[in-house]
Formats: sequence, C-alpha cells, structure tokens
Amino acid sequence: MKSAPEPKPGSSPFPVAGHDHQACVDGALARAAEVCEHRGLPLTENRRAVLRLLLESHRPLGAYELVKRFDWGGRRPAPAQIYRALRFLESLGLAHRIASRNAYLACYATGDGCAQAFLVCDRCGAAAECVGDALEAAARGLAQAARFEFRAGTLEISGRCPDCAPTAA
Amino acid sequence: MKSAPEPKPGSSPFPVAGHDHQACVDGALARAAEVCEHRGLPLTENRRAVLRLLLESHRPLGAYELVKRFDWGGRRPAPAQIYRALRFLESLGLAHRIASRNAYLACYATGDGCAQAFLVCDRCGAAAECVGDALEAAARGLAQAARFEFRAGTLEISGRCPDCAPTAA
DNA sequence: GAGCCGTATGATACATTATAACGCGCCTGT
DNA sequence: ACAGGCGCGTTATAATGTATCATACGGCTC
Repeated sequence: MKSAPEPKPGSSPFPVAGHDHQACVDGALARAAEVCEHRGLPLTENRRAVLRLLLESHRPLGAYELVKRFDWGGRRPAPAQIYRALRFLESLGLAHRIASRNAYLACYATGDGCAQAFLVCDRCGAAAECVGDALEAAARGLAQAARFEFRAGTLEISGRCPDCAPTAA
Repeated sequence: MKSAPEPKPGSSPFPVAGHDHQACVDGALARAAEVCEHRGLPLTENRRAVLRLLLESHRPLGAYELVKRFDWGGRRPAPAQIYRALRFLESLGLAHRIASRNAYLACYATGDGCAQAFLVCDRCGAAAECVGDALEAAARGLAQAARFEFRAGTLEISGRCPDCAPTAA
C-alpha cells in the first residue's frame, strides 16, 4: 500500500481551497472499513462515528472534544467510550495521537510506516501527517548510533501552516 | 559530536556502567547556572532542586514523581511549584518534555538545536537525547515540501535501550 | 434450541496530569 | 520609604486518561 494517493511532491498535505471534503471523508471511511475487514476486526458504529468526527474536523481533536461532538441521541458518551475507539483506531493506524497536543488526528492515507511526522500549526491547530524516507533513515540512524533498538518514532513539528504563515509567498 | 568510542556494549548516549554520576550532575548544574546567568534569569533554589532531581534520576520523571521526590523539609510541594520550575527549565532548554510519556528529562548537553530526538526505552523507561544533522534536514525537508514554516520539531523514538534489548549483540 | 465464550459496550468511579487564581514576601530602582 | 515586578506558597479546579464491573450480542458447540 505504498502507492498512496499523495499529491505531487511540493504540494501541501494541508487541505487546499478546492478540497472536496465529503469525498475525502467517505474515501477514508471506506479505506478504514477495508482495513478492518482485512484484519477481521469490526468497524463498529462507535468506532466509525469517532473516526468520522476526526475525519470531518480535518484537524486534531482532543478526546473530550470528541465527547462533546459525539451525537448520541442527545446523550453524551463517557470518556472511556471515546478512548476505546481511539485506541482501536490507533492500533490499526487509522488515527494517530499527537502527543504534544493531547489530541488525535485521523489518518487519511494508509500510512503505516514506522516513522511518522506531523506538522502542527501553532496558530490554527491544523495538522498534517507526512512520511518520508529521509525521516525514517534519520530516525534509524540515531537509534543505531545509540545501540538502541528502534521500534517506532514520531516527529512532531510545530510551526505555521501555509494559511497561517506570515509570509504568504 | 556524539562520537562515543567506548569498547563496551552500551556505548551510547545512555549512561554506561562506569558513568561518573556525581560529576555528570555537577557539570550539568554548572552549565545551567551559566545559562541562567547569561540570560539574566535566576536559577533559584526551587529550580535548581527540580533540575537536580531530573539530573540525578538520569531518566524522564513525571511531574508528580518529582513532587514525591522533592525533599522539602518533610513537606511536599504543590504541583504548581514543580510545573513552574519545569516550565522555566524548558524555556531555557535545560529540560525537555517527553510528550509521549508525560515526563520530563534533564538536558545534559547544551543542545539548543531546533530538532531534537529522544530515544525512550519501552521496558525500563530510560531515555536519551540526541541531535543530528540528518534529523534536522529531514524535518526541514518535510516542512518545506508542505509549505510549512518550521519552528521546532521533536522526534520521540520508542524501542529498547542497549541494556534492555533482547539480543544483546 | 440451550449453554458457553469472547468481544464490545454502557456506566460509574477514580487516577493522573496540568493550570488558574490570589496573596505574600523579597528585591530593586527611585 | 515605597511602588512594581518577580518568584513563591497555597488552594482549588480543569483537563486528560483508566479501572472496573455488569450487560448485551454474536458465534460456537452440543
């Protein structure tokens, strides 16, 4: 699954103006269903709902923000419910935790590489996931130099997204 | 540079067997004092005490673990006190937050680079800080490709430290 | 169908991590 | 002296995350 439908190199992983949100969400949900089926694990209603919320927001959401947004016949689910769904989604690589923000971001591609990177905007909170061989290599190199057995790595980059950058080149 | 040509397995940013802990702590405290003086900011008793605890433990500690360890004439400080010191130390680069663990690690070098990496052992919790041009370059490259204005990046790598690696090759 | 078992859920309570707010005392500059 | 800033000490509370237990539901065997 390495042939991700990534935009051309140079274009930004951040959603652009003409972004077709509905298609983007639906596509990601369909991919999620595939992943679950492939693993023989059920994408239950709860899990799908949490994933949908994440996908729709298109930016990292805190667990309690998800609790608030969860539309559950008027009631609100307990945190544990959300956390369970999040853990499930994380375990399948369908969502990621942005540790530096205590927030969770849906995975739009099927990026299941070991070393992931997230670009998180200081100003608007938008976030994008990206991977790259250079990062993977750098991470493995650092680990190897320290005789450290690499398992996984996450690079969280803070800065300004294209929309919020002061110099809108 | 990190050229640690120790012959024994375990040569790495992780403390090795013959590690002179006292000198290591004292040296780091002296450097911290310099940094503070240089900035015209006071390294108060609280701040120094928290930094010392971090340095002595030589691994990431949670804020409440620091609260417990803080020897303060029999009493225990309030969390806020610890957090204030931590924020101060972080702002000067004398300590770092390991977001994935909600823990704080003293900085032993004067590493003030923009992109840092931490190796965190899944088993024993030991952690080491390291930097590298490759990481910095990879981070900047990812940001640039996304038209993202890079400010800072932290790579947290989980795995097994040399002591805990199953294959002690 | 009846009984069993594993998983996901729903709910309550709790644990952990982090910050807000406020007043005090110390130092410093005038 | 006195005003202002800063760090401290304290209390309270917010934000984030888990443990636990009972229940429901589906699949399985008998």
